[in-house]
Amino acid sequence: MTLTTKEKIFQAALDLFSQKGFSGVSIREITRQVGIKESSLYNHFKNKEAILEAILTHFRVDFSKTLPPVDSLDKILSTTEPETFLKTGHSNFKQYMEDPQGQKIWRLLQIEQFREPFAREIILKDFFGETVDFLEIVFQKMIAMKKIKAFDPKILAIEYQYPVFSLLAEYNILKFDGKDTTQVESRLNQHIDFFLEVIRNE
Amino acid sequence: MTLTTKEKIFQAALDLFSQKGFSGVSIREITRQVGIKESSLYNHFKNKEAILEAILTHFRVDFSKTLPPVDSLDKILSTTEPETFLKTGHSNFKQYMEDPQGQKIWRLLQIEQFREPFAREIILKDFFGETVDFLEIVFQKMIAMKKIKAFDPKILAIEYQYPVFSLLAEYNILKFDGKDTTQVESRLNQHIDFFLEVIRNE
DNA sequence: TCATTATACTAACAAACGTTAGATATTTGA
DNA sequence: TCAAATATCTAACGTTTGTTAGTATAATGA
Repeated sequence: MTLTTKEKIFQAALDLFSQKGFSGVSIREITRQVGIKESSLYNHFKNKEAILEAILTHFRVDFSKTLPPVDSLDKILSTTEPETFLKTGHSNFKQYMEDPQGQKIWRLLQIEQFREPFAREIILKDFFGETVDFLEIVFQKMIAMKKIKAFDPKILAIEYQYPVFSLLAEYNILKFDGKDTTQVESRLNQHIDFFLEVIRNE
Repeated sequence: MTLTTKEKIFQAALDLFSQKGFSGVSIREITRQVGIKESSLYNHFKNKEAILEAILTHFRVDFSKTLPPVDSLDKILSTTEPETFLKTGHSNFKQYMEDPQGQKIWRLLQIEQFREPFAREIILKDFFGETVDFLEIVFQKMIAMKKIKAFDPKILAIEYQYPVFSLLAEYNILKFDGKDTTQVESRLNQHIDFFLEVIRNE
C-alpha cells in the first residue's frame, strides 16, 4: 500500500501540525519529511492553509462514521442489555483512542481550536453535540423499554459522555509522553460501572 | 493601578498567545500592543521563550491558591451540608471561569499542551491531579460523617469533577466566539443536582 | 549632585518564512 | 508513438522572524 505524494504530504502535515501546531511547522519541514522540494508541494495544495483545511474536512467526514445509525437502534437495544451496549461502545471508543491517527487529529483540534473556527465547530458539533444527541436517544429508548431508571435522558447522556471526554484528554497527554495509561483506562471502566449501577432498574 | 512595562508585556503576550499560540505571535506584535520598540522587550525578558515560561510559572503559583486548605476541611464540613459545600465550590469555580484572565490561561494551556512539557505538567498535576485529590479527601470525610453513601471516594471525585472539566472546555469555546453560554451553565447545575441525588444518604 | 543603573531608542544582522517563475523530467491517454 | 498533462526540480523573490550592538534618555541612590 504505497501512498501518493499528496497523501504523503497530508500525513506528514498531520503528524507535524499535531505536535507543533500549524504556525509552528514550515512548508520546508513538511516537504523534507516527504522527500520533495518545497515548490513541488504547490502542485498538490494551493497553499499551507489548504493542507490544514483538507485535514479538518477529512476528519469531519471520517468521524461521522463512528456511530451506528439511529434506525438500527431499536433492533440493537431490544437484543442487548444496557451494560453490554455501553461496554461495546467503550470498546469501539478505546480502539479509536489507541489509533495513532485518531490521537493526532485530537491533538490537532486541541491546538488549533482557538485559531481555527472550523476546529471549534468540529469539537462542538461533531464531538460534543453529535455524541450527546446520539446517547440521548439511546437512553430515551432504554427508559421506554424500562431497562434503566427514568432520569432525564439528556442529563444521562452528559453524565455518561462528559467524563469520557476528560479521560480522553488525560489519556492523550499521557500517551504523548509515552507514559503509562493503565490508570486512566481503569478509571474509564470504573466510570462505566458506576454509571451502570446508578441507572440500574431494580 | 498602572502596570509596569514588564507587566504590560506579560499581559499582551498572554492575550496574544492565548489566541494564536506561541509560534503564531511575533515579538513585534507583542511590543506593538505594549507601545514600545521590539528591542526594548529584551530589557525585561531574556527572549521570547522566557515570556511563556513566566506566564506558565505565574499560573502554577496562582492556581494553588484556589482550593481551601485541607486542615480546615473538618471544620467546614461539620457545619456545611454536602449540597451547600459543592454549590459554593461551583460558585468559586464559575467566578474563575468568567474571569477573562482565567479563560486566557485555559486557552493557552490547551494550545501549548503538546509543544510545551510544562503545560502538560500543569494540566495533569495541578488541574486534574490536585482537584481530584482534594475532592477525594472531601468525599472520604463526608462518608466518614455518614452524610453521603459509601462509594469509593476516588471514583466520586472523578464522577464529580471530570464532567466539570469538559463543560469548562465547552464553555470556553462558546465564550471565545461570544456565543450564548447559558445552556452550558445550566448543564453544570444539572450535573451537580444529579450527582447530589446519586450520593444522597436516605 | 553626580555617578550608576535601568530603560528606551535606531539600526541592522542572518536566518527562515510562504510562495512563484521557469526549466526539466516523468506519466498519461488518444 | 507522440503530444499533452502532470510532477519535480533549481533558483529566487520580498517579508518577516528573533535577536543584538550601540546610543540616548530617564530614574535611582549615595
